[in-house]
Amino acid sequence: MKNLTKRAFKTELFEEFARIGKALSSGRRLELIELLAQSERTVEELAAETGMSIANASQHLQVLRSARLVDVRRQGTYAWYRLSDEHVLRLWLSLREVGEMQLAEIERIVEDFFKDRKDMEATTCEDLLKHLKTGSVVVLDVRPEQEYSAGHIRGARSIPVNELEARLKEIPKKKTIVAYCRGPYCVLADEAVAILRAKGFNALRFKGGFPDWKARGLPVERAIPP
Amino acid sequence: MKNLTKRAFKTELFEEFARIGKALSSGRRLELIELLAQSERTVEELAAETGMSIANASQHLQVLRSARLVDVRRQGTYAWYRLSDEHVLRLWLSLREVGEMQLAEIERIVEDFFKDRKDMEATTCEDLLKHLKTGSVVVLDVRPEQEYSAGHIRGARSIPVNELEARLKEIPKKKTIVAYCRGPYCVLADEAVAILRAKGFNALRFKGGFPDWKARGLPVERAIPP
DNA sequence: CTGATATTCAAGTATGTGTTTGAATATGTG
DNA sequence: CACATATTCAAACACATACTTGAATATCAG
Repeated sequence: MKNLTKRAFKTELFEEFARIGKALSSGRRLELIELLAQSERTVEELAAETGMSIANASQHLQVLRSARLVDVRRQGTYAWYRLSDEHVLRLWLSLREVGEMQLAEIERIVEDFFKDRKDMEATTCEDLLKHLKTGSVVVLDVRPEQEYSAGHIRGARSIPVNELEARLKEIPKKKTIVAYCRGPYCVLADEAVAILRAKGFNALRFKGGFPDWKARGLPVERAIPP
Repeated sequence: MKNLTKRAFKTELFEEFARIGKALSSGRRLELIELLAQSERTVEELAAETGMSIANASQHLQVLRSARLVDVRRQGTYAWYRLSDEHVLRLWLSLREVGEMQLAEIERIVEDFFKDRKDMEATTCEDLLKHLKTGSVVVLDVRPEQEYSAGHIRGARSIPVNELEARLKEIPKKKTIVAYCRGPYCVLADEAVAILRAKGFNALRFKGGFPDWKARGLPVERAIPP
């Protein structure tokens, strides 16, 4: 009898944990998590950025919500979704790391898509932190401004990549420029570096993204309090 | 066209990561991971410990294997399964942490089962490390010996809980005894502490288990090299 | 109140997953 | 070689999940 209840306990307990696994078992939902790791967003925005129908995005968000990975805040007719806890970001980064380490397919897919990245040097967290301290580089956040406002690397300037060409004069020609965006699978920083180099700047891409930086407990800043 | 391939890239990439999520989406598979976090095991052992049929356990192990979360080593007619990387352990601990933080149901299930735990003090990693350094406690690994051999807290002694009553004379009466087992959902250390206290020892349970200790990079030892 | 908008709900269909059962492999033993 | 054992495979079933469509809510502006 004790064994029976022990089995029931374990089954029930692990089935609960599996709710989180189930929430992570869809590529679409992982994409939503990756976006929400940048800043909170409405259903409409999330649907548009992931190419899903709104009803489908809403449904996926509710799966995430029932696993308590995301929270909603309602304002007027909008529902603003966000990750419910910083542990959720760590969980996603941890999953991403396992994927990068173990699944050869991921490396192949990424290399296929970013054909030019191989010969584009990138900076690590440690490097960047060191350079930031000495003030020897300019760090550029090239994500949309909303995401910058929601949180960015301390000391970084916001120039969204689509405004970059028009705002080149704000950038000092003599310093090294380090551009960052959402993370390793985001093209924004690559585009920014390409533009900057074409104009004669000495530009580098930061390997990670803002969420990676934040999850390591490195210094961040935000325009609007949470 | 660029947008189309960008969408295809993201869909494909996140679908790959979702393979790992899918592997984590079953309570049964999480239970297998929890067991494999202790030491490598055969299909038979895993099936017996989780109460699954052998065919079913084998099938779940193959799901884990195709997501590269576990590896097999074949020896004779036995297949020894183990976690394929230390990152997998971290991923599981990260998922566990999110569950414990976010899912109220988990707390309820655990409290229901461990009714007596409330009034049983437990030691944290930090405490235990401090005590280990000063030698003021005896640390007891009460898991089956095989798991102890595969790796244990440095300085711990192995006395499997089912041998404990017979081996009480090996334990100094005057020191505090800290017992640990597989983790917070394992009963072995609770049982050991109950036995020890009944015999007049001053005994405590360590809150985590060996995997938690190891994942924090704290000092470990192993009898048999990997 | 009416109309517009953002989101959610509900139903339906196609597809995928978990488990059991019994057979098939593959390795080691006498 | 024949046999025992550990594991895997294949088929069949019940059940769950993803996506689409169209309707239902809910909030705000006029």
